[in-house]
Amino acid sequence: MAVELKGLTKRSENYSQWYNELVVKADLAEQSAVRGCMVIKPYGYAIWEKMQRQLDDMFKATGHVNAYFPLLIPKSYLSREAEHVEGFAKECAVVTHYRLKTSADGSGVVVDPEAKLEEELIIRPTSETIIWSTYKNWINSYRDLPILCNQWANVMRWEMRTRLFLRTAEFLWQEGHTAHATREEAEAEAQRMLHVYGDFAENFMAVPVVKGVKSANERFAGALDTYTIEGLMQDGKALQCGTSHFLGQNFAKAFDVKFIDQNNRLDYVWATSWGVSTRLMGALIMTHSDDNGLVLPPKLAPIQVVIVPIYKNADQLAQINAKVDGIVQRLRGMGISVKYDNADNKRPGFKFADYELKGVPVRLVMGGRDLENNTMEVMRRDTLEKETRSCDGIEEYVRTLLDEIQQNIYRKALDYRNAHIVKVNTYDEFKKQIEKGGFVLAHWDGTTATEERIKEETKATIRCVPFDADEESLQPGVDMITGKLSARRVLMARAY
RNA sequence: CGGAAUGUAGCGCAGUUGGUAGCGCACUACGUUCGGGACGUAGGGGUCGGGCGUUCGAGUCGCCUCAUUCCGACCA
Repeated sequence: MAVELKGLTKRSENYSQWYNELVVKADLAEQSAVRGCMVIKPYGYAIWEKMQRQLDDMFKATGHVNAYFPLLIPKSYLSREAEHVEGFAKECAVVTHYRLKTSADGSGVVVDPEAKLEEELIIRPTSETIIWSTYKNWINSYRDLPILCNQWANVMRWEMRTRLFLRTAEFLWQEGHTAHATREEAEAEAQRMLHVYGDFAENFMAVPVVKGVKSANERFAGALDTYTIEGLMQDGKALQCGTSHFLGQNFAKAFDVKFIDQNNRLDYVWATSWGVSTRLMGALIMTHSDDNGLVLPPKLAPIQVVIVPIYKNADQLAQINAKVDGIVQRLRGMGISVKYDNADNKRPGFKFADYELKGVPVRLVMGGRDLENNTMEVMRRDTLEKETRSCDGIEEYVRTLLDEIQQNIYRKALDYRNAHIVKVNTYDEFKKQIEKGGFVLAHWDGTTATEERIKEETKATIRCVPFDADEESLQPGVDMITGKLSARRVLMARAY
């Protein structure tokens, strides 16, 4: 039985249901009429925009520039790289015609059979193929390299089952596509961008992540190596938050992109690609939210401070308005985004609950009592603690409080994550631990066969081979199933 | 594509052995309220997913069909 708690179904009953309800009630997104697609509502989009801006700054700071490539990809492009087509073919939407006409009985429109395309067009599931067919024209010599492009775009993957933000048929993302003269430079680029993602997740989203490299089985279709950041959600499932791929010369060979190096030798170009998507919104929601709703990190909250007046009459409201106005101006002067909600069609209690649901980090309240005492009530969303403080210097206090909240929710998420990483040595232990959720560090013999068996029997997958590991995890051991030699422990979990 | 379920007001749902459709929220107006999701009064809103059949009569029974959701399968 579902328990209603402050308008939300209690988390413990069914996490998925709770998550969906939260996304809808907090006004972030909703299911659209088109199967598997999502409407991102203004409030949800405002958060995404803040993420975008921050990421974009970080890309620019690492020397990247933005560009835009077409939505539609000729079908033949997709089949150039064998593994790539294998990986994406099953989930592509295809454009076959370019015209509609009025139906014979006049009741609507039908596809005009006369307007069949010579070659079908694929709605991009990712842009490697169209971009590498373009890079071919841009590159002749080592002097044209590196190319460090990023694009903000939508892509479409016809998923069988979707979930708001986590897996939707159409989603928004950025995809970086770089071209390099040497293998070393491309590998370094792929790693560098993964660390940019890690930095963003931890310092802006306040989501702790494990950085590492994917197993062959979990690799991007067409890549030589896939690096990943893996987060742990509050229900104990892992979420892949972003990936960066070292593509080797695969795409250069498939699209015949060669350059002349400094020694006048012809060689194929080295490539990387990397992306994060609106799935990050899901990570944000599932990492910090509590039973009152969303908890947003101050650095990404569209509204960082909300001020609610409590008044008995118009006269009192006017006094509060006058008093609050200066505070609003000073906070904004500090670069803090403030909403003063003195709308009189909602009662204060409703506003409190609503802004908590939406994850606003700090709430200030001024009522009749405060007006007399020159005070305000300060509530912090992360701990829900309230205190009454003098209005004098409250702006400075709020600024430090926002920083403190940013750190606190990261620390809380990190403690949770660390408390849910365990080492196991036997398959029995492993099965038990996986049932409980969380990350498991175990020995693996490195074969895809063993990996597949684990997946089949426990639904757990190898999330990554972590870059950073403690001494014990780096010791060799034996595979928990086959008993074969294992160089080190790898990170496993059930995942979204 | 397999297994299960559900389609009734914007949303969530009830609707008895077949008798002509209702509740909560939301919405509109007015009033009283306002320090943790207010209350009263009045009001508006429906081809009961669609089609065919049984019947004097179908939201209810039968058949067909469409759609959605959940569980699997699929999924950097």
